[in-house]
Amino acid sequence: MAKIRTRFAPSPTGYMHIGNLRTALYAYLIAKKDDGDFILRVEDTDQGRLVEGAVDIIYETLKQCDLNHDEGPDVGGDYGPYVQSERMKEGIYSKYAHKLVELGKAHYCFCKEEDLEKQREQQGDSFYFVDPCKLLSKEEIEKKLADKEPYTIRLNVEPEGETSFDDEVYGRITVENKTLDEMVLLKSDGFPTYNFANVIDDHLMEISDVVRGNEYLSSTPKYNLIYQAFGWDIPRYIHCPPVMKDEHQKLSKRNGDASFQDLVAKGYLPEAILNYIALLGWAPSEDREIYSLSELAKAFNVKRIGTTGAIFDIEKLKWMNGVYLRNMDMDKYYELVKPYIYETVDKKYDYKLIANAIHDRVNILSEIKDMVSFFNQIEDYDIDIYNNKKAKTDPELAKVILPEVLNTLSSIEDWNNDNIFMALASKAQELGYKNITMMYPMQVALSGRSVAPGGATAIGEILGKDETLKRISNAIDRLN
RNA sequence: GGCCAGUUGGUGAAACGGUUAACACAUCGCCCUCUCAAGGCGACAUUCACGGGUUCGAAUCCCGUACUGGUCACCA
Repeated sequence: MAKIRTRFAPSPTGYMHIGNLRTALYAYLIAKKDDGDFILRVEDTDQGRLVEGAVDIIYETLKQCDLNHDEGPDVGGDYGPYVQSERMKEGIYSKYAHKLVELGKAHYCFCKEEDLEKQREQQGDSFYFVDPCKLLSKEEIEKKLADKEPYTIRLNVEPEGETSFDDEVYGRITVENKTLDEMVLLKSDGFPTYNFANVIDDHLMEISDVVRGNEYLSSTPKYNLIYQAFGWDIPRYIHCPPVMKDEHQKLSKRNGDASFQDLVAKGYLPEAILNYIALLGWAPSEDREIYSLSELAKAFNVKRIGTTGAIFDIEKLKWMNGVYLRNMDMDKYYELVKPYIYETVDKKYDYKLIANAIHDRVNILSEIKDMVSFFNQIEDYDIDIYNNKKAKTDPELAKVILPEVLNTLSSIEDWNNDNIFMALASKAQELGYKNITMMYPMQVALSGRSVAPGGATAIGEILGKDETLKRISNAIDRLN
């Protein structure tokens, strides 16, 4: 079997959408599963829609995701992406388009855009373009060319018969040729259309598996007509179902939906995002959901790509991101979390202890800020929060408990979590309280919150003896 | 409107003619517990868009209907 070669062929018209990224991921996985090549090709044949910096975003995103391409023009020792506007300078597309005219498989079209629009308006829904230029005589064509009349090159389509192909995901698709229009191959500005450049480059780059969104499903027969006109082999097609925002709409930047960059900025890990979106439209054969990129490549199977749009569920991504955070090597976790902690917390506090306290609680990095802000400073709170059903505490009882806590703690020499806990636990026993009855008021006194990470004693350890005693005395003052 | 495709719980989904219709997220309980989490356990689709058919047997095969999406550009 020939080497598997896939490509990701985005057009640089904005940000990297989750749907795009998933297509890139699938293309990458399909190649890597069989030790194939993954190629990045930027399709910028529409000069009007170019967006500054878009290529960089695509490039950086793939890099962050570790979706590295295997070849491309040399860029300072690194592989850059193939760029169609660069390739166009070599005249590749124009050459092939004209060759098709020579072969009698395409023709010059001198129609003006306004004419087409007028025709379209008049015919409305039933518009079907029949190109008058197809009837032009050789002499007329020669003359128009000599007069430098602007032209496009259109594919010839015979309206008889039907064209079909087998998609790896959707199965056999058949359409009648009369529903296919004679699409433009080369635009009047000399640029190829996306469709045409796509076919030419896929062939030239020996792409074996074309992976793309299912919006191309209905135009694929037209692509095949081009392959056939040249007598080229048709690649395998893998059309992917869309990633949806809700039942009706796809995810898109236009709607202000989160892009990959947005998610990263919110504290989602690239690995988790990749893992999650892999599961949107594809299901592993084993009962498992957490996969590293290389594990995905091993487990991936085109046959298990689904055909229906999958709704992007941020809640599940959140959960999965939390799993990644919890399973991560602790040193890596500490480094990752450190800046988020020190964003609000004074450096005199040990970030590792804080990181431990929030370890099982963080799902996305951006949650950390609020979670730990009380270490630095207690926000204003209502003494009502001393009311706790489980601890059976209320402000009145706290007034009694807190001085006991203060007393117990002040005699601790070696200040650490274990010692604090043991001292308090034995005091609780002595006084006939459950542990929680001592701990909960302490937690409120130290954090000003009914819910705080780590537990009262861990918070105490982090704050240090002085600050702990100070906060408890303050709390007592507040209650009186 | 023509053409192409899709339709399993709130969400992602499994199942490839015979299962109590997996599993995961979310939700709700319970347990654990120094709060919250995390973790453990359990509940959660009499039903697979609907209507016919084929079959001893259908979520799975066939036909029709409905709904949803895609596509019909010198956009990609």
